[in-house]
Amino acid sequence: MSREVLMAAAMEVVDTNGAGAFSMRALGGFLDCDPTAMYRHFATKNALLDALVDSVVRDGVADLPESDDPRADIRANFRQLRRSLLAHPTLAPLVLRRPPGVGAYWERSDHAVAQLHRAGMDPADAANVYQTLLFYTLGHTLSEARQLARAVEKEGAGARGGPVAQVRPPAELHPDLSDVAPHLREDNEAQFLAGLDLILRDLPR
Amino acid sequence: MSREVLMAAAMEVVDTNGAGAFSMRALGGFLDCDPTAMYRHFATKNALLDALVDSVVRDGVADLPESDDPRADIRANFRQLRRSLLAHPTLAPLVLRRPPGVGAYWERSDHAVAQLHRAGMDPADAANVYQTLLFYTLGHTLSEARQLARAVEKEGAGARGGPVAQVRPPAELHPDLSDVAPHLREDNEAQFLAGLDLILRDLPR
DNA sequence: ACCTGAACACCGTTCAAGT
DNA sequence: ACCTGAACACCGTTCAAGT
Repeated sequence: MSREVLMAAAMEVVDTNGAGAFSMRALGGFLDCDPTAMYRHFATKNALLDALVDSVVRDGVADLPESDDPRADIRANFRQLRRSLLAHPTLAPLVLRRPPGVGAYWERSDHAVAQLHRAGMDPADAANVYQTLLFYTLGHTLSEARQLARAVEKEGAGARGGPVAQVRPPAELHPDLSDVAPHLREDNEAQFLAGLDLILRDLPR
Repeated sequence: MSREVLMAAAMEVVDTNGAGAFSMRALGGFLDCDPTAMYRHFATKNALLDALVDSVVRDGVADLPESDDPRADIRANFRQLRRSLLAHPTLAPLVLRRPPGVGAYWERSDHAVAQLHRAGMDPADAANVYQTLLFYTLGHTLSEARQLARAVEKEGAGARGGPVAQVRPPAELHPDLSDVAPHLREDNEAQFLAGLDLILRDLPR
């Protein structure tokens, strides 16, 4: 049994039953082998999960565009990170286990920073814009993933979650929030992109 | 045994041993009572953890300033959310279990949105700026908390973590990222505030 | 009315034993 | 060289039994 088929099987178990229900015993059952056989390839269950997370973070980086529009290329980068994470909603929160400076982020980070540079931004500003984009994307996407994950765990794989930032406070107590609530978009992707554009608002050129 | 002392004890166990080591049996041992006694007050271990998380999210909202500088007040709001979460680094990632529209966020959200309104921003823009600030803060703070938590689990309570976005890629492979890496601040709070200011950059007035 | 603790159905991981 | 499976030290939660 190769490391690759083991990871593929683990991802399948995670996606169908949820990361919470993933266990070495469950994986052993899925692969018809002893639960302890996996320790040949991964020192620990967490090491296996880290490898799965890294593969998701790296997913699709080879296809990132380098057009003549740096802003569009950056948008594509983070939009695709969001989509890769949402493809595995119960696994997504585990990205926090991987520091954002780890190898799995390098290509993606280099692409984003290169576009900021190309748009004429100096390194200090580029660093700030980059970190803001990254952490905003993680915060938004992980919040969305948790809601999706709840739906998956209840209704099984392929369920749809609701809007990520829906707020229904009592209007008497929280008037300002109530005014704004209707503008928190139903469409999570549109809301997400609006935040990216806000951060990229005055990108040079 | 009241619900309050139970939560206080649970928080103490979480902070000293890490949320990963928290269990009903550990809490029972700490309180010198049967591990199943807690089920009188909380239906489930997760319900107990959710209550802890809500108390952290609500922490300090009563003290949020309303000065004559809306931008400073908003900064104070999210800076304080960051600090409350970092005070319990191993618990912090569990905020993702609470949708950001839940009651624990209401006062805090209302305060932030009120300041945006006060600064002359229309509701649609305020909604976008608010959600961007919130998810950026969550992403940045949870990433930082994870590193702190790793240090706590290794060295015990009170340990210090390193910079949240430290990146050391091989310069030949990732030249742009390497240019920018030195500008990713050592000081996590300064880096965090720089991102807030970026998002709030052209707040009216 | 409240607490107890045995019991059930699980965990991750180790390691001696097999092939 | 690789897999197996018994065993260890844990889990969350339920429920009959105690007080």
